Amino acid sequence: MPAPTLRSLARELGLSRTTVSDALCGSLRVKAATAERVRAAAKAAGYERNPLTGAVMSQLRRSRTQQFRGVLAAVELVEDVRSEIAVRYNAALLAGISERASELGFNVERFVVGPQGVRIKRLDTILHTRGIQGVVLLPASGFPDLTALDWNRYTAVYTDYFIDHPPLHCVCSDHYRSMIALLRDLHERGYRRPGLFMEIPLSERLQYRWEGAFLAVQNAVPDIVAVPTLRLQEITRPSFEAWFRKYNPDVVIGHSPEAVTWMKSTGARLPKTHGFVCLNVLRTNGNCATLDLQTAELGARAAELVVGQLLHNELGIPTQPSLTTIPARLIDGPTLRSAPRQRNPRQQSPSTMPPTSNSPRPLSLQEA
Amino acid sequence: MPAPTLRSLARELGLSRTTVSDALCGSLRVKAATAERVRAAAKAAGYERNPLTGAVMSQLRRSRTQQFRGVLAAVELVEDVRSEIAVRYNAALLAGISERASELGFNVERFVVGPQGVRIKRLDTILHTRGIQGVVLLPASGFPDLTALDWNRYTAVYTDYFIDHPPLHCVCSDHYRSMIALLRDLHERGYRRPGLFMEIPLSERLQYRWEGAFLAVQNAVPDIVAVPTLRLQEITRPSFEAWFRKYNPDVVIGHSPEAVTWMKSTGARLPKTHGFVCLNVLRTNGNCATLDLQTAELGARAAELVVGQLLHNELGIPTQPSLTTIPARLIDGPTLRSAPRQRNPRQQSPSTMPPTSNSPRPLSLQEA
DNA sequence: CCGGAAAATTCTGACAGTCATTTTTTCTTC
DNA sequence: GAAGAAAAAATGACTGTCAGAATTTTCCGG
Repeated sequence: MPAPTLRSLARELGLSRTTVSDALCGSLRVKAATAERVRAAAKAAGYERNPLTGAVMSQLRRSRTQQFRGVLAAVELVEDVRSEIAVRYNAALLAGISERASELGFNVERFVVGPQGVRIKRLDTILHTRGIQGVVLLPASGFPDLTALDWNRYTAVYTDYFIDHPPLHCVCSDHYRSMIALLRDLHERGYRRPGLFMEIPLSERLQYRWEGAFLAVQNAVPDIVAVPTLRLQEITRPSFEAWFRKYNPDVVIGHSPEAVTWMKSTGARLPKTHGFVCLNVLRTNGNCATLDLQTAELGARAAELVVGQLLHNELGIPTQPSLTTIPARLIDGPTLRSAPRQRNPRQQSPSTMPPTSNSPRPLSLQEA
Repeated sequence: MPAPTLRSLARELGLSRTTVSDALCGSLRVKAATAERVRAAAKAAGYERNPLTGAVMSQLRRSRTQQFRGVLAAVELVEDVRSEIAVRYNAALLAGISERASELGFNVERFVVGPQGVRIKRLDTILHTRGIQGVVLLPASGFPDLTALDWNRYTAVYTDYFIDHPPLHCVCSDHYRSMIALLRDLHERGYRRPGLFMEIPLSERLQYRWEGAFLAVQNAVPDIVAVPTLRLQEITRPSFEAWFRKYNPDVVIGHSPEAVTWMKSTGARLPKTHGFVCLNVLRTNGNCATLDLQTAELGARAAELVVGQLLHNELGIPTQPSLTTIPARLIDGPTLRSAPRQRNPRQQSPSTMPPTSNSPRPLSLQEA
């Protein structure tokens, strides 16, 4: 006996193939009793849907007919006044989301939740009535709580390190790896006393990823001199200058570009005697070396993730939330000296610094 | 204008869809002149055959009864003898890949590249002739180089931290976040002198992620006493015991479960006086607390990623490689004492340890 | 109880590439 | 020029899905 198909099952039941398909997929278009009857018959006949054909057909049908598949909600939670940086960051993210979503056939609409916008409960209603199922949550200050939404109706991605209420897939820049790569680059340029300054609240928010990578490299690479990190609730000029004078790092890494001025005021001359790298391009004005956190690409990945899940009809909270990251890109600037000329590009820093992603030197152990 | 299809092309040429299909596949049933005409028209119209649909149809037509499926290649690069742990790790990964792939309509076939298997060039041929387009690369020792494959034909994911030859999307356990969460858990259980031992080659391979997180927490949390990490090319009993005696950590974290014996031999009584956590469940025999790296889930995510790209007909090397991670899960065991009873579960460790993913305490700053 | 609108439910058609089978065309030979 | 063979091209059936159309049922005022 040949394996039962959707059509043979439909014939047997006196229904159309579509009704059977819908019933098995749990579509609400089918009467509950019919759906039950179909499911029973399918089970009895040992019917198994072919997932690959299903996926192919779904794609096919969609790409052929509709040019516009739906709307994604970009949700911003604004509790109080936000910094200009945060506003610019979210705007860049939104641009990336919109562009990729558009390529995938989705429009993006922005919703603001909080005192200046709607309440969460109201958002739930709006999304529901508009039939919006895909949601991209933009970074919010603090740990946002969105458990009030009826998550069975949505599939969502959070564009920041993590969210626990509820635990969703996240997309974020890879601060850890970016710091490792940055330190390697600085090492190649000859810097040996890198110094990091960081505001504690920001550091905690990122689970110390900048610091963790920095400390690990200080600890692991013999010819790097360990300058203590300047950690404060808020970085001020006097505290920075005291730290800078005391430890004299040859390159300073941190978020505030004002540090360039402060360094100069203590006699440093950039890039001749000292270097500086800002950790976020959005804080700079193109006048210093900095990291591009690839915001638009992050938005694009987030859009892809949401759309991917939508197309597979996967709603609700994921069983195992994942974190997708993209490394930052170093933008060179007048606050860094360039790497010394090298006879053989592979040998200029004789492997005191272990390889990062740009190095082909093989490492040793297997994952363990 | 919609994308050209086999049928639209056939109409345009005044031929049947089969003839066009045969012509494009180089079948000898078609007259040479006709085939040439078809190829020219296809090129002019920008026709692109959908290979996945082709595979579905082919198998469908061939075997009426069988449930047909696509095929993913799970490629293992084995250069020399591998540790038993590595073998078990890859096997677990493969199981996760196979299960999820099966749900998505794909079978998984394992290929071994290296002295004990085929050469890379040969793999390229095999995959091509078999029509396999989806590839999951299992973790290889060192930095594998697979640039010899013709990547325009495949879409692939690497199941380890990163690969640069070529740069592919990666799926991996989140060692950094797992360590942060582990330390938080240990803190809640009252441990204040955590100590870490680690073999340098492994640490470098993971870009110091275990160490980085460990150092960051030591550095940031005031009431944690900073025990220096034991870093050696290879951890030996004498070196461990010397380190353990000297610094007396109240909980030890590392990869070798033998450390439990070593600790006991210096007079420690677990879990009464000291604790131990192994960093990889595959190294244990269920007799100590350990981290489950969620290998099967990692495999599942990898399979999802590859299949997703296959369905979208996205072949080749991604423009922006991403890293997808999943946090490990702590498996409790007889080498750890439990958290003290608490009147109010929210207050037992008065916020000296900043929140990780299990804590709702809000943090402060916006992404910056 | 009827007309008619609205809602609920089900059905239809088209979609893609393949291949065994069938039909049409061309060629060969007597 | 007809029979037969060979070459070339066409047909039909196959999978599951989705938008939209068709059908049935429900509801409500008069």
